[in-house]
Amino acid sequence: MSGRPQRADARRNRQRILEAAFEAFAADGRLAPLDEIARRAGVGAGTVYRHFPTKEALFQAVVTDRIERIVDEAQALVRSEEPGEAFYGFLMWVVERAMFNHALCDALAADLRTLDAHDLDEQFASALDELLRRAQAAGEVRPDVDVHDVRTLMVGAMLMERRQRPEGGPGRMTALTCDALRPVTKGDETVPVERNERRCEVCGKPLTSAPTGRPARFCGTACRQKAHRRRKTA
Amino acid sequence: MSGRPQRADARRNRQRILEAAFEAFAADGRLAPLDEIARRAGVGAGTVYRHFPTKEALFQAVVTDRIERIVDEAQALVRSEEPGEAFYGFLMWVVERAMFNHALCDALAADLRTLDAHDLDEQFASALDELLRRAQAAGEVRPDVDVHDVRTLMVGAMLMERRQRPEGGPGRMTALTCDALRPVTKGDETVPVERNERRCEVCGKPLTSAPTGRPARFCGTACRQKAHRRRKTA
Amino acid sequence: MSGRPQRADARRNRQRILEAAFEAFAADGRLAPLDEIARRAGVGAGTVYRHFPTKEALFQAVVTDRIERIVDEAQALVRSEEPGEAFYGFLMWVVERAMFNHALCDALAADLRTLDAHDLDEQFASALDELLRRAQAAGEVRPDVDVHDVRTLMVGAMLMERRQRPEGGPGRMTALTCDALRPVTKGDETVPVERNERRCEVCGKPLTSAPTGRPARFCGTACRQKAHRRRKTA
Amino acid sequence: MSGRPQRADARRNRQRILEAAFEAFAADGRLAPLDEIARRAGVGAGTVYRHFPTKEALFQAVVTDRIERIVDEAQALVRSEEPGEAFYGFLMWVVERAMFNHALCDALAADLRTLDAHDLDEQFASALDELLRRAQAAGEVRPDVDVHDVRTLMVGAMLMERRQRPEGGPGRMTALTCDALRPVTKGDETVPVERNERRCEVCGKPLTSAPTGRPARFCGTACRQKAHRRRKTA
DNA sequence: AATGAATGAGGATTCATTCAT
DNA sequence: GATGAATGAATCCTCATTCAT
Repeated sequence: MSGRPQRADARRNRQRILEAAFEAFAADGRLAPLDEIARRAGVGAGTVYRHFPTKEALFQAVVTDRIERIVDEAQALVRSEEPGEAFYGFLMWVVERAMFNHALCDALAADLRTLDAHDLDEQFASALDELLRRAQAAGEVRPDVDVHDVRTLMVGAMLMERRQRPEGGPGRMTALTCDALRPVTKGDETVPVERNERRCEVCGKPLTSAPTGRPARFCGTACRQKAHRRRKTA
Repeated sequence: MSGRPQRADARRNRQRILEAAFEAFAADGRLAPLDEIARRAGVGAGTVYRHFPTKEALFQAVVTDRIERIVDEAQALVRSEEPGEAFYGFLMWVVERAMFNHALCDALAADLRTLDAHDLDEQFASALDELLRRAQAAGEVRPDVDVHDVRTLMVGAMLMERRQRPEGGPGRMTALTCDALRPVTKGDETVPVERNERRCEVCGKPLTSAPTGRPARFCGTACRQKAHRRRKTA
Repeated sequence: MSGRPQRADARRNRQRILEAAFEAFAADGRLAPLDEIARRAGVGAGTVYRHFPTKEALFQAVVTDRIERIVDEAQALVRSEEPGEAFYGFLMWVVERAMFNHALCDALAADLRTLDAHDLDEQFASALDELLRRAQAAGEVRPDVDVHDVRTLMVGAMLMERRQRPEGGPGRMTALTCDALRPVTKGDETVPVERNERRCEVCGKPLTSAPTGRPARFCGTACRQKAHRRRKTA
Repeated sequence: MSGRPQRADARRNRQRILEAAFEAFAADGRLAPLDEIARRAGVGAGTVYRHFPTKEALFQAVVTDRIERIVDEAQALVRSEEPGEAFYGFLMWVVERAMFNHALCDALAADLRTLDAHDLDEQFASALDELLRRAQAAGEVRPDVDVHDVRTLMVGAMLMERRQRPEGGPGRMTALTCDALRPVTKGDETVPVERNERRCEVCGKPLTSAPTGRPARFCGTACRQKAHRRRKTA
């Protein structure tokens, strides 16, 4: 297989290409022109193609590299003795890595499904799942969320942080997101009631879930009609 | 002033262009080719340029139009007698509008800053602020978030919903996001403690905020060093 | 659908593109660079793409146009009262059209299968078949060839003429090819014996066809061994 | 002089390059990428250039090698006691060699003119000429063809066989081509009339050749006009 | 006013050839 | 001598914008 190049200059070039690509993709995602990456790396376009068969392959190499580090961190934290701290700390750390990195955001948002790195995706999901379960068992995370929810919230937090640019300080949106995951307590007891029960799409009131049939979307006729009227105008 | 065109056929064309552009931009965002929009509208590309000086102007016209409707809704809800319902309902309604609309997501995410519609941005912010304040006054929303936070959370919810595609049912991520906004109660009292106080970026523990100086990022030397080590490896 | 452009300048450009493409493809086949065609036509590359969605489509348009004329000619000749003259005349005429036209050679050689013009292929085959059958019925063409043989011989004649460039006069190789198709006469009778019966691949002697089994390739053991030895050295 | 390389490994490399190039060029002709050849030979691209100054030189080396074997065979057959068998057998053998070899077809088709191997071309022509003359003397080949005709027919046969791919059995087009070369007999006598005398380009009738001046192309005014009309429409 | 044709600057990719290691 | 890395011109195709009709 191709593997890493043997010659020193080639290794150096490969590294410079990866760095240039990292910056370019971080700034502009997949839209970054390959020629520009080559220029920044100080090589010809052909050299980029010697190291990576397509632009997409380069993109994935860059992103996979970062994600591998993230998976490593997650796997290390699984053994933490403070599951809540490990879980929330991990979320914040990941968001910090990704929030100004367009490419990493895209990749994590895509569930890594678009990457050929299927194993990596599973490793990531599996490590995150472990972190989540342990934090839930410790009562630090509400029990009604699963790993998929968490991944999505993580992505959302990144994107929100990115939007936040200068103001508000980094991490504020992530902190808010974490709050959505904390369990509800009443007095000193954890309240088993799920906070994110289905709610009326119009007024947001909790819906009494019917045991059978199609799940309700509205709390009553009034809201259903309101929604219908809105739909026509919007 | 440019104003609206006078002739009936011109007005009709303008309308058809806006509709075609709405669909195209909703599906593909700014990437939708202008020729395709013209084709769908049944006009020539030149006609699009007669009505809108650049593709970007057309894009803005489309999203501005949608956002105007959203502002109208917000302004209407301000007069609601149930502030919490109005606030959360509005959030869910906006997300529902935008979650499958690439263009609208982008526009709302951009804070309308990229739009030339400065007035509109202020109107939107102002109406949302009013909704927020009333809901906070009614104890339905935690007091430590501002309108900017809410806008960002709203955008995050859209993007998360979009990512969620088939599973999980629509609205789940929005519901979780709303949970992040609900006040914390202890017994029957609302707890004044802010949940999203600054937390350690490593372990997530609350930080005792120093009254002056640069805000702390870590809970102590241990975490600061941990962060430093991570930075070098990641 | 696209059809022909309506505006005079567009029609003119389309025509100029087709002419430039005709010349370029005739000279270099599909290898002719599209930019060069555009330059020769005095238009930008984009204009070529306005008229033809891909380079291949342009190629096919050029070639299909020529082949349509050829099919017309064949269909006209089917009604000739001198079947032999019509058949051989057609062959020579086609070869003359194609012999210096790389593109047309390729297209005819490919059996038009590579063209999307499936109908055209059938029309061509069908008209040629009719010409052939009538010439065979008139005793002007040996009875043991079919339309597929004729197409191949036609292609071969083109390619041979192309090779012949200056010397020998145009048409000589085609005339020889036609000779391969003429019936053998003995005295005044047409000899029913097929001339292209299977022959030994080594010495060319006619093979006595065994009534069953796999057809023989050699006239005897000597030739089979000779072939075997050759195979090893070549 | 360049000569052959001296070191054993260099000689071995040269051989492996030639073999890899043979296969690649046979399959794809000159289009085969040089890097691919180097890879198949298990050497670097630079090594190829050490042995052959350009890709074209490598191409010529490969085909020259094959053609040398063909010349050897021809020279051996000149001494055959059955001139007809030798001649036709040689044709078939050459075609069999070349019909699935893109490179060899091209090279033979090019009259070896494009090769720098001028001597080789003359040797080939000379040996083939000898075979032809002997076969003609034995009455096995019509007397009105020369060595140049035969070379061209040989090339045509290759190209036709290539086109024929699965159907018709290998050798059919070659057999037909050979038929074009066989003499015409009337009763038991060979008819001196040349079959491929110049014929009218329109109707295919034999032309009475004028003893002087430019050779006629048509049998009469009618056909000349028909040709003229065709030229305008085609 | 509308049309849709034309433009031409990019952008991804390939490959013969050169040259530092 | 060998290697294989680097080069960069060439090629196909897209699309925002302009402009003749």
